[in-house]
Amino acid sequence: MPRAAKKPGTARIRSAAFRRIRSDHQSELAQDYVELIADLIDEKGEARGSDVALRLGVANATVVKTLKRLQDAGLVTQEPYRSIFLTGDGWKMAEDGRRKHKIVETFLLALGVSDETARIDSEGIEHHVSEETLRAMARFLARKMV
Amino acid sequence: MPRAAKKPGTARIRSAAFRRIRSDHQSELAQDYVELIADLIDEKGEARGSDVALRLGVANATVVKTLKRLQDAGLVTQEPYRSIFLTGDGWKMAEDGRRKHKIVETFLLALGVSDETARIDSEGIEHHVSEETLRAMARFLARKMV
DNA sequence: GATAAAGTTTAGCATTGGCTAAACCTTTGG
DNA sequence: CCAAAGGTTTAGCCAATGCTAAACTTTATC
Repeated sequence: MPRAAKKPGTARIRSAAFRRIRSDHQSELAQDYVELIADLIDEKGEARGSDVALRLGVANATVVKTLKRLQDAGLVTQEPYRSIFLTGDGWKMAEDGRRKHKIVETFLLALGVSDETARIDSEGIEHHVSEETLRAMARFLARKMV
Repeated sequence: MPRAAKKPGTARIRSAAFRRIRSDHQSELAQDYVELIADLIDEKGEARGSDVALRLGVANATVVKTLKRLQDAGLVTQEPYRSIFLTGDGWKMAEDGRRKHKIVETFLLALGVSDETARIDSEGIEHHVSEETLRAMARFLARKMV
């Protein structure tokens, strides 16, 4: 089989996208956790590990382990057998997640997607939209509102 | 601290979204691989492990290991030191990925996002859009074209 | 066609994110 | 105020995805 000529440069650029996806995945979980913890605190006054586990659909033990990492990362604080708190950085991350989430979800609804789908898809998409795309979505919403 | 009343039902439904995201992640990598392999075959006539590694921005060894899993999953065939082929299922998956990718990317461009961003974001988003959202995007494009 | 260069695979390790079962605290009822 | 019930954490397992360094093939060169 003939080996086609290399196109250097393209590959490097392309791989950047995949690289970003991989690093996104890293922070994605963290973002989901802090966002959920923030929601729980706002809704019920406190966030307990088991609530997080329930909403995430994951075992308690998994939450414990992950929270330990998030604590090391300086996003949450927690003492054994007590409920979970967010640090300043944790709140910042949660707010950012909520902001993106809201834009994406509202955008999908405006696009004519059902509530259910908007909720589910926005959960997945929120971690993969750049600020530029968010701005474009916001622009679309603003235009539509007029 | 007062324990707020439980709202059963909501949590179960919510967790479905996260569950889907987790299972999406499983197939995401597979989809990226087969899509890339399909592209390489179309572009250069063959797909070699090292090209995949280069484009994905990952070590050769990682690709070898992953391809083994994809082979077990019946998506690709391969012999040592030879290039990679897609099975029928592999092609099907690749085509499906390309289809979604194209819709999302075109949609983002139509939304006024730059080429660069459309390319990068669509790579991340394509795995998280439901068929319903894809239909909505296609509808938007059709409307816009008129 | 032997040997050096280039490319590919194997070996072995680390981290993340899941799980279950067992051990451990807290809370509550009597 | 103590024992049982209930919630939380630890221990120990697994699979996926990444890496580097070493071993092995293939290809190219002379």
